[in-house]
Amino acid sequence: MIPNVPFRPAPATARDRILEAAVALVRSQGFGATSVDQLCRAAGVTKGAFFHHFASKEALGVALAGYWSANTGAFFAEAPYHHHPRAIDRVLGYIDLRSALLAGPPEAFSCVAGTMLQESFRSSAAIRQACEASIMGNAAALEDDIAQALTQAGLDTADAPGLARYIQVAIQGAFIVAKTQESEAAAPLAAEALAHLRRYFELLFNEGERDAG
Amino acid sequence: MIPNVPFRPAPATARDRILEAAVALVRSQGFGATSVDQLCRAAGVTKGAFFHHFASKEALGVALAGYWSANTGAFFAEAPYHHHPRAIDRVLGYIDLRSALLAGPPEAFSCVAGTMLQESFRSSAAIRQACEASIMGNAAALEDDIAQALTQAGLDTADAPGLARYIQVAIQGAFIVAKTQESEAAAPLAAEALAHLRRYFELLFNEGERDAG
DNA sequence: TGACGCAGACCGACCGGTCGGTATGCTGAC
DNA sequence: GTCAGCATACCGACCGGTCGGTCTGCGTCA
Repeated sequence: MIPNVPFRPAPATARDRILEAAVALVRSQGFGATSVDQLCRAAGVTKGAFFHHFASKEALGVALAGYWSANTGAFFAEAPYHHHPRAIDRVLGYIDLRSALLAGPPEAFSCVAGTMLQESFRSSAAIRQACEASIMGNAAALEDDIAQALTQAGLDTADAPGLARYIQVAIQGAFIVAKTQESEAAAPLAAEALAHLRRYFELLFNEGERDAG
Repeated sequence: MIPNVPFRPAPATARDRILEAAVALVRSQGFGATSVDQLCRAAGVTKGAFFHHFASKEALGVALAGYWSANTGAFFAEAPYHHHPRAIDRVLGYIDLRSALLAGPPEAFSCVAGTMLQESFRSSAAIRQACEASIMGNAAALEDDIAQALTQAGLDTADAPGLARYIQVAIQGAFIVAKTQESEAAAPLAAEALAHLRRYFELLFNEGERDAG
């Protein structure tokens, strides 16, 4: 989900270095399997520093979801697909951007929030809510464009939130299925899924235009 | 994924009791967060018994994926949707059955293989492969019906494996997004996603019939 | 200008407890 | 007798978290 942005600045503070290390480690091992000591080693920080910034490992998890949300949110907010004049093109542009980000092994493109959710949804309400905010925030950012596209296609706009959520469903599912593969084969498998997702939107909106004349 | 089958026999041997306990615990906590001691307690078995049947925790993970695969595979193989005369109805019947199984909290309907995959795909090749076999086995079971439906609709059959995988993608994604919610709201959110998946297949195959005359 | 006081950032040894895993012994069926 | 199927006691490593203390930078006031 976090792209290979060339100029993402090197994290300066210890807190940011910990969070950045957590992104990488949680993506490849999961939250539970990542120990605080491991996190400190990867961030080049002592255990004292860790617990100075985070009250507990769970608190780090909550902060990590927020950090992730803020980073990805900013990235997608600035992306050029917003400049398409037609709403449906903005929606398809989002899907295409997500496809373009699929490269390398799963830990390079998978979602931190989805990963944490999988193992923490029952054991930690705080982490679950933070991950919900991240995923549903991504969905919410698409709602306006989808609603406009539905209107322009003459379709019922009521389902815009559901369609936005379905995009996130397909993305999260693509990550999981990609993880069944060795590194090289993973990204294409995820891309295949997003191609079907794109086709769904094409069919849905062509259908609408046809019905509406 | 494992349904609430009324007459699933109570597991008799210690090995089966461990596997059955593992299904429940891994679903609600993940594989890494589930300890061997916890597993033994839940199964009413001692640690000696556990390591008598499984060489390591990782070996249990591999066996669990196989157990899961065999159970769910048998369930879907016997399901009545296979009796639909039209291939596309069998495909839609599968999706409807998956929707019907969505009830209760996420740990009651989510997928053991998908959950294990999320945290173990990098740390254990054996577990990854076992989970791949489970998920791709589910997909493979749909390929013939999808290929037949594509032929009957006059569409290119080349994409049948990809469509079968996409069904699994949507299901796995639905489980993750469902986990963002408190218990009661989880299942409807997953069902919403499968409704969109169904609509995709409807659109795809109506479109094909229209093009083919 | 400088020295004092303080606060936040950070250090790393250490704690109790839990982890996956092992060694060994018992028990009943064949 | 032997061997699968367990039980129990135990191991060392590692876990999340604590704690007393150090270092650095900054506002303040003489």
